[in-house]
Amino acid sequence: MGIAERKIRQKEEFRASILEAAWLQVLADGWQSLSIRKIADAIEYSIPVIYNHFENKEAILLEFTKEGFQKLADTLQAVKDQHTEPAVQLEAIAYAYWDFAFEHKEYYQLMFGLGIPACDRVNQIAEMKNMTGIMISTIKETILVSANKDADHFLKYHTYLSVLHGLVSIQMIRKDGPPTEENRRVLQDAVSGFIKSILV
Amino acid sequence: MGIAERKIRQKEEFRASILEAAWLQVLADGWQSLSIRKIADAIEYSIPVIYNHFENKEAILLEFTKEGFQKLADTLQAVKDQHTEPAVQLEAIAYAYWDFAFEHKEYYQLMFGLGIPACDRVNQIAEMKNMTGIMISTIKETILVSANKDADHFLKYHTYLSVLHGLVSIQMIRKDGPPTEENRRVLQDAVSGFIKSILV
DNA sequence: TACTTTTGTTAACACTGTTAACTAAAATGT
DNA sequence: ACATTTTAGTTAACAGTGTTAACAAAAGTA
Repeated sequence: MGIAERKIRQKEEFRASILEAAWLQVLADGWQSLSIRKIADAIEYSIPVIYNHFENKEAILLEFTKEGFQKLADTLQAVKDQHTEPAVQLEAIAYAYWDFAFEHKEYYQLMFGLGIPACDRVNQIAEMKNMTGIMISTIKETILVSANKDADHFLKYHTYLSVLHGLVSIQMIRKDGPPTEENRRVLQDAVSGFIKSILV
Repeated sequence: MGIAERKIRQKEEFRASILEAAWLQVLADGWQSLSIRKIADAIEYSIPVIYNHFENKEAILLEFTKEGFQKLADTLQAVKDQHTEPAVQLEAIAYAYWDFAFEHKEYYQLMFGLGIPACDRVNQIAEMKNMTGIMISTIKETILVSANKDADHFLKYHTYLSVLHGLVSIQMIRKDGPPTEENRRVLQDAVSGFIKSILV
């Protein structure tokens, strides 16, 4: 009964070729512009065959999301294993996480559902400067009353905004409803830690 | 020559009605499913009239993005004005930012290009647990060698991941190319601050 | 009233995801 | 080896999407 095995193997190969073609598309033009038709075109088959292997387009993207998380987990584990002291591991993991995100940008954006408003678009929203202006000035003023008055206010502002945005978006990804009391404690923890790090 | 003025006024009203119809759509089904046709349908005009007032769909979304940033700026300014001490202002702004994000979820998602992988989708990615597992265990171990051993490891993990994700996504929004040395300093600043907050 | 400009419409183009209906090939049972 | 069933792959369509060219109707101007 080698026929059945060959069929399974062929099906597996077919599935892999779909994923490969899809990934080339993602690398070329980003996952936003991935289309079933382009995949079908690349593998030189008609469109509906793809639906024999994946329920829908979402399932293909989900596959990459899984792949991405697995790759990231492997990377972090490897980095962790290079150190013994927990605090050092924590630091190394953080840097590895950062590096992974930019080395595998497409994976990362897919994993966390980042639409990414084009950089020129963002920079041309004058209204954004109204917000950042308030934050930066407050950071500056805080540094002025702090212990180390020569802290880099732009660096601190960037950290501040990043922390806030990270908290919000992770929270939004995690649950659909309104944030709980526990979520707010995470916010308090992060914010108080950040402010303390300025005031020293 | 009141005619020209009336025309301008009518044009402005028309524009506003487009935005209103669009916003109702966004509120109802999220900005992902906003369509020109639905807007045209809502205002009971044909499709191309919309293109007399907005260059394309992107321009409509950009309008809301601007609105969102302005609303947020106003909110933050108002909150800031309620306090005098900079550190307190910084804290209040952070909470106001958080509240704004969830009170105006649609604005926030638009402003920062959040695609938001559906919460059930995310929770069913087993591979994600491989990653979070590594982080959580390392956090636990770090707490064990820290000064206050009764810290909430889940809270700290949540903070840790949020900080990292925030740093990455703000960086990705800001620039298209690879991160610079300065970006890495922001990362270092945030990470070292976080680890210090665990070790006390 | 005749002419010009503005306003809005219809119809189409070029895409997208998805699926029903059908054909050709391969595997199976007799 | 032949008939039958199962599988693989096709074409063609449906229901959407953003966008635009060509045209008709209304409004303003001379």
